[in-house]
Amino acid sequence: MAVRNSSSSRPRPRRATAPARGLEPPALAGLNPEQLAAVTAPLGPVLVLAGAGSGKTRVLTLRIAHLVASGAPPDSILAVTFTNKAATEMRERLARVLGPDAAARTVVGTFHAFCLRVLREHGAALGLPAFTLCDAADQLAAARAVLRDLRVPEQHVAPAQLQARISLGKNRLQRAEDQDDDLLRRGWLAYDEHLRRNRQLDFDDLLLAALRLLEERPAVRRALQARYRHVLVDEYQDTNRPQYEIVRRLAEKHHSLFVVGDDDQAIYGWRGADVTRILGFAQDFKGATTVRLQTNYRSTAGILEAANRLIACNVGRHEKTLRTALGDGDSPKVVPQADEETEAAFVAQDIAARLAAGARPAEFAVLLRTAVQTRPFETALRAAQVPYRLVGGPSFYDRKEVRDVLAYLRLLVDPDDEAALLRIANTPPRGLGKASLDRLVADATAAGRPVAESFDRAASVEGVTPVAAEAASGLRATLRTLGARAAAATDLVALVRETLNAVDYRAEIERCPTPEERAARIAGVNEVLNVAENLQRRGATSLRELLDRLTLKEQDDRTAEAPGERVLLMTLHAAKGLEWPRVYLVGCEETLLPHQKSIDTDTVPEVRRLMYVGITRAQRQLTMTFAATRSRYGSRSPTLPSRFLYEATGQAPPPQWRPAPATGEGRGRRGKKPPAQRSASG
DNA sequence: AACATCGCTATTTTT
DNA sequence: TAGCGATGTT
Repeated sequence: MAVRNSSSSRPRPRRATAPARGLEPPALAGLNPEQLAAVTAPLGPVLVLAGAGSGKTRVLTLRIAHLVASGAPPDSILAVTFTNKAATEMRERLARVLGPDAAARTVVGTFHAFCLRVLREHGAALGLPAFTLCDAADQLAAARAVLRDLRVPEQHVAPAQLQARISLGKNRLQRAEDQDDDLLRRGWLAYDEHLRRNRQLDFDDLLLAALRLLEERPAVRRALQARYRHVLVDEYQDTNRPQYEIVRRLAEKHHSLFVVGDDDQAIYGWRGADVTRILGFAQDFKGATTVRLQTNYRSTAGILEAANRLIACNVGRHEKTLRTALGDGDSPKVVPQADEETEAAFVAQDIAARLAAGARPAEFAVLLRTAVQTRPFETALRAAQVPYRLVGGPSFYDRKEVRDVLAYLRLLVDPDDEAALLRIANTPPRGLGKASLDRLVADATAAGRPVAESFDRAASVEGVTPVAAEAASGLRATLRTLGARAAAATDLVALVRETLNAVDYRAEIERCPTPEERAARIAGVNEVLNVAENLQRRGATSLRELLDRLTLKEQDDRTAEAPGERVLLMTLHAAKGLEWPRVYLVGCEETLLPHQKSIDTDTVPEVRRLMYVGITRAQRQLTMTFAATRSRYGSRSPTLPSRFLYEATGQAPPPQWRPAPATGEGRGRRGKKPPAQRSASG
């Protein structure tokens, strides 16, 4: 991707310190004393409080190298991250430091990938012999089915909302039975039952099942503790309860636990991450060493000053103050604008002017609070002829054809997979329409058997047309044949091709009305083949493994692909871990940043951290903007500058922050206190 | 099965 | 305002 991560490209701290015993001098040379202390901390629990831009990935990598140099076998090392991207980067860096062979023996992956690995190996001990992964779309489908079965009008509870609440509950290690909310309790129980019937685990279940294994199966626990003697965790502030418990169990035998994180960058509380884990590390793990990395190699002094000021407004944190290793640089700028259109136009023109002066597009990022803010920016950037790319949005894996192909493959591994079967039952059209399909599902539900079995006996199910019955049983026969072949397949890519031919997926593509759409679908299918080939090269040997890795999106290159020279446009959440020379932090208004929802739910400190993350993305230019009026939900209302602007600059709002809006409304507030909240939603 | 229309809602999102 | 899903129309 266009953005390089952390310390790879920035000046190294100058002073070399004495090399630690066991690790080659060149590796440790160039670490500053804080980093060196972290890397060479005594074996045992270590908490590294890594401020933004302080070189944490480097420390993590060198710690592993240090362990290996001190005699730890590489395969005794487990490093967990939150995203595939972080895992990939860690693997690459490890290969450079340890050499490819030793690096390949370490286990580096996301929490979910690690848990899946453990479950595939030891799941039988829990009576979990075979399962497929339930991805986001399946989760939603399950929630929808549950609401339908409970006969709850969807107007009252959106499937997505039920799913989110179940997920949050699981991520807080709560139990369905204990939920006070009647609908949530019943919905959650039914959801779990739905998944169980389909032998699926959702992403959250992966963590929970792995934890159960560790807690309830001592033999497995001992085996895992012996295998993974050294545990390292990245982004520790983002761990949720199940993840924390897994780590604790793994490390409780040997106490070699090295966690790196920054409580000031904890921005995922709303999905179950629990900052108290990083705050309480020293109490949780006796004899822990704590190291603070406060030297920042990313941003100039003025930017860090704003960041430090802002975050100091939060209480109950591990206090840290970032010091720049670079020069003074320019102060961050605050630019008021009349409305979201002029805000976007200002940013686009400012970027265009700097491009004209020699800057490159990839030096810039525009960071927003919400996805709906993107539109005016897209329009303005296009008008100013600035090349940009919107990061985020739907993934490659959300595309219809990709999901279709994956559904077929899942059926080869598990012919009873209901979600997959229903998805492709009439894709391409085989005369198995909605009415007949409903009958088959009803028949299965009534008889308490898998829908797949009703497909087999479709001819005797009442209300199913002969054509549909023939289609249903024919489909099953085709899948059986393919499944038998899949079990023995060595060339996975060939198997995928063969499957698509056998089910005539081409017919589905031909249904697209426009040639462009057809081409896009074909490209999507080809991309699946590419990814499959890639994964096969990287060691996927069975169709099941291929599917696992596809579902965990190990190859999602939405951000990795097509770097190019483009200004990036993304949400603040998506910007975490990235950096650019020039950053625009837009929409800095009360009720947007912080969002009204955050104000209502008393989670402003978390948004302050989000703002902090945004500020600390900037290397040498930071421009914060706000609009005096903003159109939301179809009506325009006056806004107030974000309290974070006052906090970061330490100033009362200067007069120039009070632009006279065209309407004459929305006079800025003077005074040094954060402005009173006003609802902008009308 | 494809398309129009109504009514409702409206942060952040990885695996 | 716009996008989604459910419902109604062709």
